[in-house]
Amino acid sequence: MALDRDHVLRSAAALLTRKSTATMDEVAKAAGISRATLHRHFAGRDALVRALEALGIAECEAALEAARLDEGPAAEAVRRLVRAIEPAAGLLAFLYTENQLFEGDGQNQGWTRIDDRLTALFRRGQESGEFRIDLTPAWLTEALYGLLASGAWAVAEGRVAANDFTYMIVELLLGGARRTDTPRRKES
Amino acid sequence: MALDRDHVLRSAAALLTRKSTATMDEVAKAAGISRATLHRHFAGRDALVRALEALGIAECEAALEAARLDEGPAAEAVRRLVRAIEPAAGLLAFLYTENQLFEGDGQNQGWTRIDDRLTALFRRGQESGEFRIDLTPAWLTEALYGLLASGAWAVAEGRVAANDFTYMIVELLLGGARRTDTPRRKES
DNA sequence: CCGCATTGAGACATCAGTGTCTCATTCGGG
DNA sequence: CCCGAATGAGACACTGATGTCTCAATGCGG
Repeated sequence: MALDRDHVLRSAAALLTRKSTATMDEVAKAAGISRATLHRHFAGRDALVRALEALGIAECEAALEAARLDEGPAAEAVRRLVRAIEPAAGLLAFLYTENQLFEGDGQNQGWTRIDDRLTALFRRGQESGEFRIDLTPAWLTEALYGLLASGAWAVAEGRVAANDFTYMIVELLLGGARRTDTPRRKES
Repeated sequence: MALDRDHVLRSAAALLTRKSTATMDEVAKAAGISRATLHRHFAGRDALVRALEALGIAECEAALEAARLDEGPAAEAVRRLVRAIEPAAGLLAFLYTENQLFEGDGQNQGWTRIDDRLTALFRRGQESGEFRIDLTPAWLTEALYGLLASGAWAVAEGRVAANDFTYMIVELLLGGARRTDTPRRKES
């Protein structure tokens, strides 16, 4: 039952990542169950989306833990973070755009906690002198979300190779497009 | 009439930018006309969205023209471009996410043209030695879209000051978060 | 083998949004 | 001033999705 629920949740995530307007029928079919059973797990579409949000938050926090944001150079922590969060990027992209709809009304405070930890990471990088100080931590956090979503879509549509996902995002976020005097090492 | 249509289109853009699921009623009300009149201008919701897409494409191409992408350093061209496209960023964000739904089926070829010109700009920067070559032009183009959308939302929700929009996007896209040995000039 | 629980299939009512229509009103140019 | 075009208000039918319900079939443990 609990396992079932998790399986349903994950296939729903996979489907809605691709087609964010998918029907309850489609979600049920994707999970290999009937619509009736789907309704037995999740009271309705809202409940499903909220469960997906909880899943996304949980995966984010797991990635935050796995990346050990406090250890070592902030840049390396960012790289570990993106690598850890990559499998959830599609779900994140879905939730990121979905959240643009719930304008104003109380957003899940789980996101706030995650935002805080990301912001703290970027601030740590600034205070250690690794990161420039003219880009606010809030903006860097927002940009990270945006790049994760763009990356997930670009990969989904074949415009970027799946293998390059982490590298492309991390390098752009940290190093930007401009070529610097001291070339950076290419690390896959 | 033609003026009317344009006014309707622009208020629809402004509304849908904020609430992408707004009803035809709401769109009509936002434009200060009745739903009947709205239907006289646009056959249906699809037609409205397609018209908005055309508007977005037109504004993008106008910005591409205004930015004179072929002139001067590619980095400066990017800066001019973002500055020129800033007013349309909200509409772009709407269309960008909207397009994730039209999965596969023929997307407007206007976007292809715009993509090509952006890609060409980044490639020019690479060939002139300004930009690094390990980030593909296709990814830089995608990332630009993502950052424009993130920026528009961040500004809309007050997480980033509207004045910083262009600077934040351009600096992150070109320079990244990492601090370089030779500090860059801050240009507002 | 039996009984209980879960499931799938489908019927059903409901609801929101849409698209079409009518009709009275308003507005502007001739 | 008057006529025609455009508009607003609203009624209407239709569609698609949703949520609820029933019932038969399946399956599993005792």
